[in-house]
Amino acid sequence: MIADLKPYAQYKDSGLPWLGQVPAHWRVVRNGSLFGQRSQTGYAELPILEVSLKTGVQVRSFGGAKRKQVMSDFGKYKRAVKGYLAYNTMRMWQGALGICPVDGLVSPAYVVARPYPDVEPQYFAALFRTGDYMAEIDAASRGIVKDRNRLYWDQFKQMRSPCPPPAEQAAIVRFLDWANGRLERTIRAKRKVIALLIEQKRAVVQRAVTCGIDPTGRFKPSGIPWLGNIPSHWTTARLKHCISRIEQGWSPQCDAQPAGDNEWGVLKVGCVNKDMFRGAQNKRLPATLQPDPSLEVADGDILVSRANTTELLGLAALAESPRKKLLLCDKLFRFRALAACFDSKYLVLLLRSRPCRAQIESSTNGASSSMQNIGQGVLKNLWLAVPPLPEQLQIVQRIAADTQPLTAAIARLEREIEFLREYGTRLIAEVVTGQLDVRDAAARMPDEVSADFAEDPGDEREDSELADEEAEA
DNA sequence: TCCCTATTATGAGGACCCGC
DNA sequence: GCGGGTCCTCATAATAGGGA
Repeated sequence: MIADLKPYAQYKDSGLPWLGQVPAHWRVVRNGSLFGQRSQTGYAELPILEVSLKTGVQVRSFGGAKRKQVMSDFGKYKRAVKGYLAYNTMRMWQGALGICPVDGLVSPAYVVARPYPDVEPQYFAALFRTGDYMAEIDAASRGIVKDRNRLYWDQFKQMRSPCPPPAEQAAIVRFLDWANGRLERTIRAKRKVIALLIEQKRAVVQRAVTCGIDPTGRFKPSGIPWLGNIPSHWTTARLKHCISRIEQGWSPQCDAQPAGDNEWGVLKVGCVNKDMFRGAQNKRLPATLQPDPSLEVADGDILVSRANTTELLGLAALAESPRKKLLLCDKLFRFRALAACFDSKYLVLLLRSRPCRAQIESSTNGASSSMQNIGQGVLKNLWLAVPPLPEQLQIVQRIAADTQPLTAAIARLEREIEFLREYGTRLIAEVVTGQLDVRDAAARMPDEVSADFAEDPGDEREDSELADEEAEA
């Protein structure tokens, strides 16, 4: 249905440089003729609403540990009636606006506007959040620095907007609800498939590093409870017997910007992440400080983050061809695999596998809820299953071969999601500015179309079906 | 009362520092 | 050298208060 959309038959100049041409039967009007400002106070019993960049207007939740800053005197809060437009004057240039889902109260710093008769507020909310309109809002906002830019009502009411006939506004809202719902369902289905593929990759690695490449071979008890059975020709060893000395780096006060070519930089913990090694995560070492060349990160170094949030704590990565002149920071452990025991790539895969991660995560320290630590002892005393070296190389190759299609599929799906998001943004902009005529499409839509049908349990079933189709593809 | 600027609260992430 | 705690930055979403 979306592919069938066509431009309108006739256009005229809108008189607005950012808008260009609009359908010949649309008007271009000032916002002051669409909305009237409302500043009603003294309704302390109503729920508090918040205006978010991401979610628009919603009832503020006071649950959980999240901070909720609230003025002590609700009497100053403004009443916002269901269906009214509310925007955050300080963030309007970023799209902080929405239509009130229920009667409530908003901060005195917000603007509340009542739509006049024959104005469909959802149409204008979509229009105000398009990139071109937000640029106009930015230009009309005032403040000492960009981050303090505010859009006052006097400026807002002078701004001009395209205005389709009322029935057409409703048709556009109806169409966008339907189109956004389809896009979101498709994206959810793709995200489910990505999660399955990631799980499948983990399973491939875990199977390989615990069972080897011959699952029909003979097994023996490893003697280590969490390790279970291992192939009968494998041995076990603590990590400290298989690696060089563990080193920690240096944390000088660095410049804010990354190091340039031929400058010394300090490699930060962010270099080790879920995507393995990101050598670009560095800060410039001030010229007044003397680098210790022995701390330079070299090809083949195994890096482990010793302090981070739980998800990234203890993650290992292999420094492969890092740029020159990068010093190790003090939140990274560094060691090298002893050539007689482990292939470096195999050891990193092993340390990132679920059983090892579970052992590391169960040994974390740290009082801070967001920052956890592990000591060298945790790593040194980690028990590992050790296959013969030739088999390690075979396992690395097998894992690479088995996970390559999964990695490629994940990358493809992520690209598709990005494309769908861009497509959705472009579609909204083209529809609300009259570049595409959706009247016929809206008239042919099923009756049950609703903006919040994402919550419909029936959708879950459709999501699963879509996800199954994706997975099969 | 409105306009405008300054300041605050909170979580996440992580850089930096210090005691043992 | 090592381990772990503190504090900083950033993003977001406001509130506070002075002056016209």
